[in-house]
Amino acid sequence: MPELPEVETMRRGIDDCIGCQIVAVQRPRCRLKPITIAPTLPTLRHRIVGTTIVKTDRAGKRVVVCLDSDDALVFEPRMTGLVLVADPPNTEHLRLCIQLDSQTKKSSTSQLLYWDRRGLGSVKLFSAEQFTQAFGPARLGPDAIDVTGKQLRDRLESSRRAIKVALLDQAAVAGIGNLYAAEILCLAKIHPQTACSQLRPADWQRIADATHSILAEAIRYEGSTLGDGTYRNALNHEGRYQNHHRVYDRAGQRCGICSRGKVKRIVQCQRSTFYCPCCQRLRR
DNA sequence: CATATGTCCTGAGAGC
DNA sequence: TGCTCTCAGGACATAT
Repeated sequence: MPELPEVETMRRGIDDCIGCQIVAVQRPRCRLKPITIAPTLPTLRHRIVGTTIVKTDRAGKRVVVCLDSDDALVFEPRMTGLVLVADPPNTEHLRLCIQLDSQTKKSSTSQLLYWDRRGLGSVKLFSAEQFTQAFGPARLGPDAIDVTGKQLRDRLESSRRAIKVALLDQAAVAGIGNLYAAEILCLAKIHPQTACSQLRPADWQRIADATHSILAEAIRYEGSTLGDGTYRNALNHEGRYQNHHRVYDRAGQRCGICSRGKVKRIVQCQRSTFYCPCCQRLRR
């Protein structure tokens, strides 16, 4: 489930790799179905071994490693992927090992790993041109971390979708997933089933404000490690934001904001939505 | 065109 | 105990 805060935490955690040269790439043998690696492993190896990492970045929910060849290595964790510089949770689900030359820079880091329990994620190499194509404004909306109320309104106000569903649309706004959509709408005091077309300008502003507030707070706590314990930062440490959720995964418990309402769970687009019936009233 | 549904994948947990 | 079934939800393909 890594969303913006988890992916941003992983990105920051691999910043020590900047300045390091890639010396080898290996795919550990694995009884599981292999993850998507593109282009093929030999081609990937040929194109990145010998290059140096010059920058890390984030494209929505993807970790981007920029190389001095102008190619970008993009890690897409989807549900259970992790980008690590420390030992992984286990070796069974280790999917790709990138060996770094730690002598190129004084740093303890000597490897960059991709680990993925369910294997829905991928590691892909993009040329600068391909990268622009794949993650340009047509594919990815403004980053949620600094999206404005006006941007949200312009992109979504004519939509008939429920606001919770619309916030998951990465072309509208990038980085929000199921967990943070629930937390954002709770803080903004908007019912998740409200149609976008029914929201007023002040509502869009409140959603933008709540988005900045929730995401900044979640990054401060290094993301949310849920019950399955999968998510870890780049050093294989758990996030702590799960202890501060107001509604997510808290059905039947008291709302973290008003502490009067009991959190309800509903289903929208086959995904769980959590909200407080007291804070988040449906307007008609 | 916008919106909705199906698909991929693994492991945990429920139920019998 | 050990089997089968359901569920979790990222992004994308396909259907309505």
